[in-house]
Amino acid sequence: MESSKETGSAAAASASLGEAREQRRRIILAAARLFCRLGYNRTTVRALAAEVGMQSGNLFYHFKNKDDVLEAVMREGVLLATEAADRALAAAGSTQERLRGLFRAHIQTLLGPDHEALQVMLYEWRRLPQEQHQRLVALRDAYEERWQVVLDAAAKEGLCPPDTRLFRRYLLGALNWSSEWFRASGEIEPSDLADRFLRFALEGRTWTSP
Amino acid sequence: MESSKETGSAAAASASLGEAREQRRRIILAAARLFCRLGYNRTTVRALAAEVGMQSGNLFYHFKNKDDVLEAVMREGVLLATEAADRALAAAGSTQERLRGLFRAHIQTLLGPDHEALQVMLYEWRRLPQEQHQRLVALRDAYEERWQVVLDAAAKEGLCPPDTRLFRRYLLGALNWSSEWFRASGEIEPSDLADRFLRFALEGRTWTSP
DNA sequence: GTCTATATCTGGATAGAC
DNA sequence: GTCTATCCAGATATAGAC
Repeated sequence: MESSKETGSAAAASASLGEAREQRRRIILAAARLFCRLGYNRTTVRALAAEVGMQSGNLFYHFKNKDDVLEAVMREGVLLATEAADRALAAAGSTQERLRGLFRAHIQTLLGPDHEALQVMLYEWRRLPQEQHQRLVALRDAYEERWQVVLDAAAKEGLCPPDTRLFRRYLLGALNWSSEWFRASGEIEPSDLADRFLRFALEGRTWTSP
Repeated sequence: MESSKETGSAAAASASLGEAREQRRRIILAAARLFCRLGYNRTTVRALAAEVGMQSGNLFYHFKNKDDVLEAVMREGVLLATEAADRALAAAGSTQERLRGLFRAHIQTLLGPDHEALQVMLYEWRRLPQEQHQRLVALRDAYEERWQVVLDAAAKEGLCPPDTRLFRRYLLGALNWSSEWFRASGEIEPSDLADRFLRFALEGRTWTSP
């Protein structure tokens, strides 16, 4: 039940202040790994509990139910992506640089270290119950809005086609799908992949304005 | 109860030759619909049986188990895509036309009428047990080979970038992802979508040869 | 080939002690 | 906050009659 934290005083346990929070976080990270490798349905709560070194029943002290864990993993995924995008944008100047930053940040979050949460976000999306779906959709839209803004600027400069909403979906589709075939430690690095995809999208062309 | 029709001959049933085959096919089609709408795990064999008007136990006369049904649906999906591609290629002349044909065929199979099987193929892919995975991978590769051939020709003509294997994945990713956001009866038709995506991919550019 | 009935198992979730 | 023990629903798959 989420709290009653820092019972500080007497009896049982309830150690240092953020103890429950830390455990909750460890569960999320372990779940990201397992959901990514096995999928949500094939990951049992017993397996998840074992991964963080506890008994299965104990998970339900930290989360209401299994779907709740999935939602937390997905939230982690989309937040990681958003933060990476914002860092990239802060470091970029021209529109072209900003676009390159978004490509690299997205691919890095999806395929680099700690890629699990975003991958879960993407390929368990359809399986999420309605209620939690709605809580996450705002976060996802906020992330995609970063893309929208940059693409609108790019279209004004003739760097990309004028129908930027569709183009955004086209690009994010190409990027997201890479998680289906990309194998880390393969012949190509995530950052290389981002640059080559950017070239596919933009290089050597001029778009007429709307 | 839907059948036991033409019990013709003697005892129990065992009607005309293709009777079982037809039922099997009806199960596959119903499964495609349900798996697409609810996902594989949330579709029970009871629901599937009800959908074709039989009792759940009876499914296992036609299929070894539930995974077996999934494999059949996926095979249907990739075969539909391959046939559509071949029809499009047969009707096309120039490389550019062939490419357009592939775009349209793919989008049509994925988003048009009877889109369910290919969608199941794509988004349940990770969940398929190893054994059946391997039986399907050859079919999928055969489909993608259609793309590879045309893209290689396109690269020779300077229509697309020289690293065609990566470009193929980029394009198919963009196309496949459309199933995540496209809503039939929305503002745009599948064939329009294909054309606009083709424009994103090729229009107004010249690629230098390798 | 389909039915009814049911075996069998798995997995999410809860209760209550500590 | 974690443990042990267990409930219970729901699902796949089987058995055997018709």
